[in-house]
Amino acid sequence: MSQSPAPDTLTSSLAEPLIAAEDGAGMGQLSQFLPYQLSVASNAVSALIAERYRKRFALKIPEWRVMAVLGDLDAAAPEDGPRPGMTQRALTDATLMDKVAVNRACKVLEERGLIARAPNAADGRSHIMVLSEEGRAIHREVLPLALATEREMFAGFSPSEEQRLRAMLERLRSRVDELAQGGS
Amino acid sequence: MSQSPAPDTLTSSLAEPLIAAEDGAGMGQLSQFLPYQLSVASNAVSALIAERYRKRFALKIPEWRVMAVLGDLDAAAPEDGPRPGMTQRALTDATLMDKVAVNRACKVLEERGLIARAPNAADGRSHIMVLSEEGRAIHREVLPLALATEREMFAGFSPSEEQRLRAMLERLRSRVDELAQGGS
DNA sequence: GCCGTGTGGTTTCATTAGTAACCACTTTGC
DNA sequence: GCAAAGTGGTTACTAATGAAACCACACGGC
Repeated sequence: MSQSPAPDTLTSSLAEPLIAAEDGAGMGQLSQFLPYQLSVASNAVSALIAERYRKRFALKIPEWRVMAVLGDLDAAAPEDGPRPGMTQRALTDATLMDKVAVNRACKVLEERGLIARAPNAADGRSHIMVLSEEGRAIHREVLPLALATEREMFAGFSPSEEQRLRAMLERLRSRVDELAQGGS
Repeated sequence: MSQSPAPDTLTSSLAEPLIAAEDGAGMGQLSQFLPYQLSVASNAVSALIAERYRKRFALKIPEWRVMAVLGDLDAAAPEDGPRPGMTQRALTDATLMDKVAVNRACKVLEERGLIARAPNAADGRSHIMVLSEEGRAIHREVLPLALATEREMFAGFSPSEEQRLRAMLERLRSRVDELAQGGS
């Protein structure tokens, strides 16, 4: 469990309080605390993904999430019809992100020309965000990267394990949401 | 609500580019993207825990992690001997946090009198962080809260499920670490 | 119509987290 | 012993996140 890390020369009768605690592996309770494990795993995953998006497309995660939702919507629409889009409000719902985060993401995406804002005839307060042609192109490129990364990460998981993991995360999330508002 | 998203030269009679995308539930690919699910679940869990620690003890998560490690160490030591402790360096290893984060956490903990810094005879650059009596008392209170919260969150999970989840998270993390440095 | 209230969006501000520079001390090679 | 290089810790700076204030328009009642 622990060894004395000090190649110390001191060996007085009285105790020196020092301890090893080598990393991650076998120590203490913290590493067995599930919220901790979850956080560590999630951070690692996010960091890797962020890295890749950034290197290839200069996209941050919030930006990519917006692209993902819009691109998904776009792909679902008939190729010859008008391009579909959605308001920032709808995007916040779809991504579970803060409305400020969505706004910022849209802003930079617009500046980069990946999305355009069309006026919303139905509500003058909002606009409709639509992927530009370039945005669609990037989405077509970035989506496979995302999926490939996902596959890489879960290379060691059987499909059923992966499915179980998804289900557990979903259950966990809804349970925690419950607790967060006072439910037991 | 009818409006073409296309830039200026739109017009005509066209379908409306609108949008449903109600929240979380059934939409698109994003919600099936595992890194996303992981991030959402982890954020929810962390938020709930942070809430509770903050309300009860005015501790933030990094601070609590330090307390947890030190407290764990302390509890493992014989009750009558000298109190054990560890350097900030060891704490960064044990918590997987940044050394700056550890330093900040230690600083506020010291200011609050929950830990003390003892000189390190073996290395003049560092000190040894040890829980104060009050720190030990808080740890004795906060640890049960942490464990209770964990149990609440996983109320719907069978022990074997919980175990499987832990194992998967651990596997995932090490796999991602691998990928992060270039391994395939 | 004209108000009061509500909501989408934006800006501003305070917190937080992470990076890079820095100092003090230690360790290693000569 | 002394210079060079490395490491623990700290500080300063910069980017990211979230909350609150705010504006413009929408909707309901009158």
